[in-house]
Amino acid sequence: MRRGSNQLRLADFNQAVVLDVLRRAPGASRADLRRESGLSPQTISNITRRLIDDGLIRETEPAGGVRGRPSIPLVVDSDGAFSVGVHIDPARLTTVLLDLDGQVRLRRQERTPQATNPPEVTALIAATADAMIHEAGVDRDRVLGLGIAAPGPLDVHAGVIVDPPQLPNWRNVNLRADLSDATGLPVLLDKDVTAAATAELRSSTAPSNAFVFLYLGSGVGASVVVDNQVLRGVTNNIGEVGDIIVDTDAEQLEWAGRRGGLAAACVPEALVIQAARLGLVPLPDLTDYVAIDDACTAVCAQAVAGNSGATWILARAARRVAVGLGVLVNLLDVPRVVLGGPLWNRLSAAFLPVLTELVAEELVVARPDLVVEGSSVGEHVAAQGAAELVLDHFLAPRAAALLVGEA
Amino acid sequence: MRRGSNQLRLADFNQAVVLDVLRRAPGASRADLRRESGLSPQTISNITRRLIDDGLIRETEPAGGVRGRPSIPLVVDSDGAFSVGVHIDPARLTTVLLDLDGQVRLRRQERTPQATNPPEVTALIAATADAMIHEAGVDRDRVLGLGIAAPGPLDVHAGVIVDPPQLPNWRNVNLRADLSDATGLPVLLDKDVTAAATAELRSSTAPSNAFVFLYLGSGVGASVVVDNQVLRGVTNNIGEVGDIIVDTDAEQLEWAGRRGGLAAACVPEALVIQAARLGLVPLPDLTDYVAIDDACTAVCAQAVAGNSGATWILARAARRVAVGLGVLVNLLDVPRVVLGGPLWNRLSAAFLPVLTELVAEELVVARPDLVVEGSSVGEHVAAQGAAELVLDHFLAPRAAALLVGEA
DNA sequence: AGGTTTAGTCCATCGGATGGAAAAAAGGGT
DNA sequence: ACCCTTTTTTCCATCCGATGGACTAAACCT
Repeated sequence: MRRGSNQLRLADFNQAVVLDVLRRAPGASRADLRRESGLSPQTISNITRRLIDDGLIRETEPAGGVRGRPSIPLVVDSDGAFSVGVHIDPARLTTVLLDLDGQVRLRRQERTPQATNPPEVTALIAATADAMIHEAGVDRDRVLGLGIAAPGPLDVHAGVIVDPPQLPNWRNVNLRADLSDATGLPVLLDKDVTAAATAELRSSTAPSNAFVFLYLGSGVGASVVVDNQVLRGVTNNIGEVGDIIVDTDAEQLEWAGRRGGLAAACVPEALVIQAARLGLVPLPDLTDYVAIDDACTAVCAQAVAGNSGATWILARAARRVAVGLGVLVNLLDVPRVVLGGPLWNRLSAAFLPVLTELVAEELVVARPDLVVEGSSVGEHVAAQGAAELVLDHFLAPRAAALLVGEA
Repeated sequence: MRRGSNQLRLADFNQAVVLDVLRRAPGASRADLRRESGLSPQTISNITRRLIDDGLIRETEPAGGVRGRPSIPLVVDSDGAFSVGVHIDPARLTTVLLDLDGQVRLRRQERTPQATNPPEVTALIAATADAMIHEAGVDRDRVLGLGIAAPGPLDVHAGVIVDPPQLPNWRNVNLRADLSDATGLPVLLDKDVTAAATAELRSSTAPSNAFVFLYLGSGVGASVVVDNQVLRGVTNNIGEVGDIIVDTDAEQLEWAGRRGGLAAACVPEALVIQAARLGLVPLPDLTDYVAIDDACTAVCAQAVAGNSGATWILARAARRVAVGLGVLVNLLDVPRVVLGGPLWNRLSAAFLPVLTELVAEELVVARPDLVVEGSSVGEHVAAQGAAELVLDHFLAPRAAALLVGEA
């Protein structure tokens, strides 16, 4: 259903554009905004006045040194708006408080309670969010909302976690309603990979506005950014890449995943099973994701320490992941691949030095500009992304926001 | 680079929205347009007056029968604009003349001259386009442009065919400049799969605005439609899916493609090699794509006639294609898969009855609404899509058109 | 001090969307 | 036959946001 647009939307959109430019380029002057946005000086003048009145941006001290009247640098008022982002990973629960400037004000991480009921975790999340808002001394009216990043499948429209394979107790949990009741904040639920890509898109200074984000956590997922937009798919469940075949000669693991699939190549569960076969670590309880995570940490540490078995496992994993990334780059025609997620900083030492070349070998269309890199955000990328999603939802220019009609 | 918008763009955009609605729903009244677009009656009145003055739409006879003033049905004036679409396939050269209503006025298909020089083919295309415009008695001023669908890799920005593996002589051919000089028309070059998806998007009445299009021709490619937009990728070379592994136990073919890859599973070359191994057809000259195409036609005919070897080959191909489609659906989260291209109507008898179920078995997230279907456009889908791309380029509402700034 | 350069604002205007009133064109009811 | 209702479409005045041009402001340069 294509809908038209009108002037009121236009004004909001342009205001969002200006704020967005300023979030990406702090200290830009009105003249810079004019150049960047293509709007007239007068329009910029009006919009910045409104934004200053709303407390979302402020002027800073002019710096001289150049001919002409010195420009007045504008910056996002970091106290202008906040959001809380939560990442529910089977092994770790991460919460961040983000300000409008994109800075993480506070961060907390704890182990995800295993084998408990969702209500307990919901209550824990709500309490944590409240405590962080209070601890940071933030005006509650300035908190735009609570973002939740969770593994799929989700029903984002309804705000429900449907049936994540790695969170066995979480079936049809109405997270949005529960958390909204508990905190009084608007709640946004989205997939972990979508959130991660959003955080990466925001914080990266790379010129490319298109990339594939490979999320490595207790599971593996991908998301796609094209033209500064994070693709979501029709039901917001984009990125199920675990079943992509990456090794035709892979061994069968005692594991539910597909033989030779990407998940079997790089998920902690699979890596730990492979390591246990070589006797590197004892096989942990495969229903305890914290135990799996710890065992995986041990294997990665062995590789760093020079253990040949562990090194071999990770080198093979890198080759397999490269095949999967090749599929994505070939299909989606993007020049950049970003890897991140809770598992990434344990794998990056083994992966990063070799991955660019391995992926390049997979490409059908040669791509000398190909970049494969680690996330610039870090381990808490999904939680930060969940918070970014909230800010973006209220503040970012979306073409859809230009169209008149429904909610 | 995010840019703002202004009122002039707004007017153009709304005009495009109205025309677009009318192209999808012929006979809609001004009141219908108001409901569909969300714009005010007055705005619709103004826009429709402009469109009528421009000869792009016209009023038809009101039909009574309901209370109230009868609405005046508006239809796209099929003589209001035209475009020519050309599909360069290694085996077939297809040209269509499309009117604004989306109807194919004329269509021609010939075998692609093998082992000739691009200048000859360019001259042939220009002559064909001219002849068709003349034959149809179309006012040349109403021809918006010439669209070319070609296999990748392309440099769409420059209008250059870079180095298609199946068109050995076509390296760095500046198709846009050559054809623009020869015909005096604006020329739009785009990838065959992108064009095909565009045609499908336009002609399909299905409610879903998101699907994956699997293009089966002399090669295999995919394109993705999300939210009524055809994804293009950063360099317009989206959809290289031939190397996706779809069978871990596939045999090695005497062929350049990847063992077990999607191309090896369903491309005419690979099918013919498989059939020749079983003695079903003599192995043709593998540099002559017309010969390969004919041999492939023979194999498909044998399957229809009940030959068990040919049937087995196509059934295996269907299973392999389903694995590839599963990868795409899992990754992109779309509820619909459309198959088309020059090869499709030879394969559909073997593929369609089984493909939906085979793909469903591949999905990580169950999707009861999954639809796998053949293109509603037919064999000339890429040529028609190339023509549609021209119409869309000049007439369709694109969010990007709302933004001020560069060309 | 005056010229130059760049930044930002004031004012009048323009273009486009809109709400309300009105006109138009039918059917339904008495 | 007449009036009322319903629905479509247009006219008019108005509103709102963007814009161009003139103007002010504040630096550096010579």
